[in-house]
Amino acid sequence: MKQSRLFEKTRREAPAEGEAENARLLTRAGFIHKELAGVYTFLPLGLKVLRKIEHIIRQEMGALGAEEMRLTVLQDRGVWEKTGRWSDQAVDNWFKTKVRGGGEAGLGFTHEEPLTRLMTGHIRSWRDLPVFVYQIQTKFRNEERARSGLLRGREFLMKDLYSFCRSREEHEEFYGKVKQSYLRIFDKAGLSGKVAVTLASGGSFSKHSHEFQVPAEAGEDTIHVCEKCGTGVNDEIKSETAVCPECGGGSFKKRKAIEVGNIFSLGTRFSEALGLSFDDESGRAKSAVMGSYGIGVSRLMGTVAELFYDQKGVIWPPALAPFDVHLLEVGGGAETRRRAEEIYKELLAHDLEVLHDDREARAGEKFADADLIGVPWRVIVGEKSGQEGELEVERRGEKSSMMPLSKFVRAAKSGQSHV
RNA sequence: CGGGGCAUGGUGUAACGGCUAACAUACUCGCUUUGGGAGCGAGCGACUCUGGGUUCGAAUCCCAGUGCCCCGACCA
Repeated sequence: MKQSRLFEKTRREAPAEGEAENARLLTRAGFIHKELAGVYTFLPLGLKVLRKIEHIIRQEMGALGAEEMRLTVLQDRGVWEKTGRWSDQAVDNWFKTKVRGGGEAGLGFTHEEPLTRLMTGHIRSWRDLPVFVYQIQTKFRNEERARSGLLRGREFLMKDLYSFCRSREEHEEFYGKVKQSYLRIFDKAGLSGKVAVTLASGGSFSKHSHEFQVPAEAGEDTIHVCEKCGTGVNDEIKSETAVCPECGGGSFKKRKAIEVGNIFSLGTRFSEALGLSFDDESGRAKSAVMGSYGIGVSRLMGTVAELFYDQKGVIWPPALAPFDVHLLEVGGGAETRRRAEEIYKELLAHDLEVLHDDREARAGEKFADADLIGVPWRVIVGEKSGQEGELEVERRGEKSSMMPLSKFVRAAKSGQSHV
């Protein structure tokens, strides 16, 4: 990609004070644009980051044996009434809209109801189970108060996975697998060692759920992190949990945290309410045992921005960066242009995603923009960048060094995540 | 849903109730410059959120609305 053709531009001025750090950084660097409170447009650079996250998620969902589908955003009132979740008393963050010809539709904030009803037409026998399906879709929640940039929006991108099992045991086994899978996803997304698996309240249909919490000041949740093993306990259930559920340790550190994912055991609450039953081996009707598992994709992007930055801008983990390499052509001159073009083509040929700053701008501006955009690897081409065959390479935020192209390609590819 | 704050060119800000609403940045043109947001010059760009009111006179004071931000409550 040639930077001269990138439609978005970085901004010299940050958005006004008071905005969340992730929103300020990502707006300045041209990744997102706020359309309304809690509603963001993802510009080309931002969309690339979302796609990287989605790619990591799809790989892991595939490994779990889950199939991707896409449910509707518009929700039929009737199915939600059957589970008692249509009324604004039960769920206060519905977006609802009138339908011509009479009636109302809701904009989906989750999809247990329509999916469970859909499954009643597909699941008849124990042979049809288990079923694991997921989607990556825009969700709508009419929050009382949108805030914190991408961390809590009224419209946001979410991955939601649902499981339908024959028994409690089968469900528990899958639930455990998802827990491991989620940790791998967050590791790959650059949050290795930063996620606390946290015990939280489970709602009316199971005692507990698990949340994936990233300790950060910008977080809205309060968790207690076991000092021995790092497991978390959500503040909402801390009173009933004196010792760590994982290791039995008794001392905790209180932290604010961002919830990047959660997994729920739903039991038969929805399958019973909506008549999702199957015949078991002995011909007896049983309700499917369900689970739901979410990851806030856009929130994850905001979380990463909130965690990894310096005064100059974001520093993306390699797997999420919009490009693998930022190629900076500095100093002008026909020879520099020729070399930059040559290197650009070589890097592309090695299957790297390259943003080539070919603009007619001064070096200082290019470096400043590159810092802001935060691509992890940078190759600088100019009069001082050495001989043919060698590249001047620098990691975001570090000093540059010279290395042969082949060596650089290996280093840059090690962390990439191709979409 | 309670409490507080803010609303002025694209962006960030300034302006005592009183001249043609100022500055920076961005953008356009010219000259100079060219490895860490260069310099000079000339331009373009604002019904000062909306609607009322007070006043000879309102960006400025008052009322209402809307929007945005923050704190708290809420949050599958």
